[in-house]
Amino acid sequence: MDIYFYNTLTRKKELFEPINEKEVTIYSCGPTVYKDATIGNMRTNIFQDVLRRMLKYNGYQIKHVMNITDVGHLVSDGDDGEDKMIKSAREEHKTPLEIAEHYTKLFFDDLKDLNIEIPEIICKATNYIPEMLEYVKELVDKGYAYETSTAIYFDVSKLDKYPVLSNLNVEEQKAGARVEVDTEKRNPYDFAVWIKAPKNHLMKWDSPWGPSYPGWHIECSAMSRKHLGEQFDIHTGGIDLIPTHHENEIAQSKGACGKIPARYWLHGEYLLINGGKMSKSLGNVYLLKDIKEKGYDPLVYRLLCYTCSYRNKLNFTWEGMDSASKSLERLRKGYQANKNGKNQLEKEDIEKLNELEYGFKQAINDDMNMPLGMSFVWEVIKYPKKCPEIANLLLKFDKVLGIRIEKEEETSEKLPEEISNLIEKRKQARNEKNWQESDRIREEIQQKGYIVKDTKDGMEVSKK
RNA sequence: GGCGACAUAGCCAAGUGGCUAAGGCACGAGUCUGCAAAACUCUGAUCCCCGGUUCGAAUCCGGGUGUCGCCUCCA
Repeated sequence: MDIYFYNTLTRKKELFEPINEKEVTIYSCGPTVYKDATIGNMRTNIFQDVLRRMLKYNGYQIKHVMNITDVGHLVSDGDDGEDKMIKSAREEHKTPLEIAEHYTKLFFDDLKDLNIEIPEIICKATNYIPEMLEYVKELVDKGYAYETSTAIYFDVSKLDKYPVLSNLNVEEQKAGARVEVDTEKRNPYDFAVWIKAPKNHLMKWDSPWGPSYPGWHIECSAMSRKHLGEQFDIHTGGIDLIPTHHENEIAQSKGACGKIPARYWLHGEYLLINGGKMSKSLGNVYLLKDIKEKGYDPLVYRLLCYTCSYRNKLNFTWEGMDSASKSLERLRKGYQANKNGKNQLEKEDIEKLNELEYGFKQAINDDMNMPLGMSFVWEVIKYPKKCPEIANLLLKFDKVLGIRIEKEEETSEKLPEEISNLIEKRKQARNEKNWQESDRIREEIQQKGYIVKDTKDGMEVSKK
């Protein structure tokens, strides 16, 4: 079945035609490990994971590279900008390496909680300094980069066309909106590919230009070329990377290799908090930790991300989380009902289910239309007949969804003695049809943090 | 100032020219149940406004209004 992607490069939905028929190559811009990853960052990781899973569902093998930026990402764009890693290190009284290790670990913990598959290749920027230096030398040799007293800059005027991804208006900007600090730069949009280290700079390497360190964009160009070659299939990232990071990656690649590195550029939209931007000053920066502390399964957040397309803004609210939480519960119950179901499927049932399966695949193949995909999942969940075959179909869907649909509710494992005693007492009262006493005990149990439900097979107790 | 996105039932949201405008959550009604919960069934919108194109528009074009984002680091 055909796959379509919305390509930022052409601003159109396009048929996906991989370079290699069997293996799809993907490069994703990973985290800069200088602070906690927010649920906004995680939305992008979820979108990238769905992309992987969808391609696998279609039978492709994946070679997915993700970088870990542990050097070179500056606090600001000016030549006096400080490296984010070093800033955090100073503030937390640690070495940049310790900072990187700490936040890298937390990042992978979050991926695990969200059931996000780890890309085949993870590369840390600091392990690829020689490749980056080689790349910079190529740019200088080919005349695309020049040296100033502070850095090696990429000369955007050497390209046939500079902004190719974004609609930056280079001419307008030249007119003066931006205050240029560095008078040695030839064009306002020139960016540093390599930066000369000031004295006492913590992270620096020897180079033909003395002790220095890489610019932010060069790492992705160097590492993607190393692992995936000069051109690969898909490049992903957050929407904010379009006008800076990705634009400049393309510039570098055109300079060094004469081509745009990826054929399809996919960008995830922002997560909003209560309708506005997530920002420290508003105090609405949420981490996955916050979601867990409120008692939600992290996969509730994953399911919430399926309520709208990755290309649209998603408004995060706790009300939305409650809604998704309820949905996840019902999906899992629906799976269990099928697993234990005893109905026989007739020919027409099988035809109908095949139709739903087809619809699901068509939806996810259409630029990962998860909201539409979920509507087919719900139709399967609510199918009048219940049987293990349907449960298997749901498991198949879950290969893409990644919401652990087979997970059972944590039932009465190890209830405190106090609670089990109350339950015994309640059972007795119920046998005697002493409803007043029964209700009173239910109330008492609830106050102690447990919920009791009476089913046909007896009492069901779960934590509040 | 420049660039861009979005506006569909109480909330979230799919749908980009034509069958009864998907789906989820919430609300309400009902079945079941001692009650409650769960589960199941039923119930709701003509698509921000105005004009145009068309046999036909939520969907295309023009003009409004509103919300938001980017242009500085950001997933």
